[in-house]
Amino acid sequence: MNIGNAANISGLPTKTIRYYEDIKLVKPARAANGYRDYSDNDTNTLVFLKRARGLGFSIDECRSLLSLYRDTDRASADVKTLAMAKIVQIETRIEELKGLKKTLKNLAENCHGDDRPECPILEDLSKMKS
Amino acid sequence: MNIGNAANISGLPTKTIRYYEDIKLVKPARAANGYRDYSDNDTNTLVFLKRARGLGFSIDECRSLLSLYRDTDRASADVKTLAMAKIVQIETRIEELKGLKKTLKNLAENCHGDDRPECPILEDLSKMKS
DNA sequence: ACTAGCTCTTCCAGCCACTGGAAGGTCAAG
DNA sequence: CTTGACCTTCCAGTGGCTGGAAGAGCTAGT
Repeated sequence: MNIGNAANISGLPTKTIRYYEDIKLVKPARAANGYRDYSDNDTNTLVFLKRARGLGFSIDECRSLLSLYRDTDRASADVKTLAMAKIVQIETRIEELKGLKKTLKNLAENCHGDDRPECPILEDLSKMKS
Repeated sequence: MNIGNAANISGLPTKTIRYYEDIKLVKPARAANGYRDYSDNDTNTLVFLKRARGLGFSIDECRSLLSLYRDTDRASADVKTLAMAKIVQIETRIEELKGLKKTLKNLAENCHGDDRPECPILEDLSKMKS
């Protein structure tokens, strides 16, 4: 199967797929004409990567997940550990964003938002506290 | 004022401050010895940038904010517009992250997390839906 | 057989927002 | 007069792609 096909199936752009080969996440065979030839196994890997990246796992985390995926002797606990850590990361990020939103909202609410130049948002941004 | 001093005041690393000069966000004078010389105005700009970046504004957005900041004829509405847009962005991102967290949590909850290899997280990751 | 237009190949460069490090100049204290 | 902190420039790397150029191969229609 050619790269375009693998791209359709996985939903990843060809550029990304070649990049994943570059960084050794997928190792497709080559046809006689030099074209990459993706096996079902390869496309499974690509689908896996697409999903895992979409869930916010970094490339390095994907590498770990992939090796766990391929290792039939792995413990499911190992995978769970990774997933739970990622959940914590996501929660942290959500809290951070909530804080930012709150701050921005406060600022925006105190800004009359008209033609006058006075603007508490800008005033606040140029102050050092926090 | 030397760059180290400006770094202390603004809380930005010297590397970042030099980078900000590179991309023309700050334009400090130079002393006779070639050292950068930051005026109060410059350090204000740095503090401003530190805050705005911390609030999630991109460099380009910071550029807009800075020009609004410097333009005493600006309308506060312009700044408010930027702030509100950023709030929407943040909200969108929070919702995305919540979705991810939910998915991951579902997966993790169905994973027994022991020594056995069966793992619904990996099984799901290799499936194409969604 | 020829041609148009698509897909494939490699390679190099750029994105964002820094960050690290090398190699060297300058300055203040002891 | 040396040590060591600070400053300078420049080049390279981070993550995770993405774009584009130049060229080869493949497919469909005439």
